[in-house]
Amino acid sequence: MEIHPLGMIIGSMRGIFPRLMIARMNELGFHYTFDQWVVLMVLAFKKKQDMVQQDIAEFMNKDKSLVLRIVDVLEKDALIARTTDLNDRRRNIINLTTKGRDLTNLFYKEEQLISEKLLEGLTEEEVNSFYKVISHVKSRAQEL
Amino acid sequence: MEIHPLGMIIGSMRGIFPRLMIARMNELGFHYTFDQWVVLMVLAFKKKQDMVQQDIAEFMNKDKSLVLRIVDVLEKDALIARTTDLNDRRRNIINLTTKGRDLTNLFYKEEQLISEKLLEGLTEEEVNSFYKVISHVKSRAQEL
DNA sequence: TATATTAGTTGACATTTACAACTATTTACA
DNA sequence: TGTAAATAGTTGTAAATGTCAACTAATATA
Repeated sequence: MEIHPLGMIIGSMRGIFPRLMIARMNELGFHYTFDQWVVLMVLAFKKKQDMVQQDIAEFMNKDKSLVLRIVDVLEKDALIARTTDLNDRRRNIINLTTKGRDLTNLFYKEEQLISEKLLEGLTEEEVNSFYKVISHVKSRAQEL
Repeated sequence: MEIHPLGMIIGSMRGIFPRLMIARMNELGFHYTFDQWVVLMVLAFKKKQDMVQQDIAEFMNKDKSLVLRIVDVLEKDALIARTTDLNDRRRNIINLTTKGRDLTNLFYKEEQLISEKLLEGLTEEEVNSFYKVISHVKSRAQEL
C-alpha cells in the first residue's frame, strides 16, 4: 500500500481548524486559546468521573505543566473549579462551573457549524473513515 | 449525517505525529523543531519552481514572519540557500543545499517508518479516505 | 519503616502565535 | 509620467506553547 508520510500532511493542516474556531470565538468576544477551549470541552464531554489534570493532559497528549497553566487561567476566570480528591489528596478533581458550561455550549454550536462547512461535500463513509483513522492513530501512538 | 465536531479530535491528536517524529530525530542527533522539518520537506518535494517564503507560509498555513524566522535558522545551518529573484527583487527564492537534501532524505525514511506503524491495521480504502478528507478540509478552509 | 511511584507545582528557555508596522519593490491606474 | 495600491519580506512584541528538569506532598509497595 502506498503510504503518504504524515509529516507534511499534519504540517499543513493541523492549524486550520483551530484558527477558524479561534477567529470565530474572537468575533463573539471570547479570547481564549484553542487549547483552553479544548480543556473546557474535555470537561464538558466528561470521559469519566472525577477528571483530574493528569487525565486532561493524557487526553490532549500534552505536558502536565501546560495543562496546569491552562487550568490556572480557566479557574481564575471562574469557568472551572478545582477540588481536592478526598480519597487521594494528590489529585485535583476539576469541574465546569455554570459559567463554563454556558461557554462550552456556545463553543459546541460554533464547532458544529464550522465542522459542517469544512466537511460539506464528503460522504458519510469518508468522514467515518477519517474518524476511524484518527482513533486508530491515537491508539497506535500509545503503543509506540 | 452525524458530525463529530473537529475541535476535540484535532485537539487530541494534532501533536501526536510531530512529537513522535521529533523524538526519533532527536535520537538520531538532529534537534530541529517540527515546523523546521516541514519547511525542509516542503522544499524537498517542491510543489512548484522557485519556491519563496510566501509559498511556504501558504502551504503551512502559517504567518510569514514565522516562516522568515525558520528560514533564517535553516540558512544559518547551511541547509537551505536564499537568492533574490532577478525578475522580482521583492522575492527570495529558496533552495535546499546538498546538506539539506541529505537531511530531508533521512527524515523522509523515518517519516515513512512511523507513518507505516501508525497506519498499520487500516485498509487502503480507509487511509485513502483519510487523505481525501484532509485535502478536502484544506480546500474548504480556503473558501471560508 | 523505607523506598518507589504518582500528581501537581515551579522554573527556565526556545519556539510559536498573532498581530502591527515598517522598507523595498512591483503593479495598477489616472 | 507620476502616484497610489499591493506585495514580499523584515522587525518588533506580548502572550502562549513546547519541553524538560527539579521540586513537594501524598500514596503504594516491599
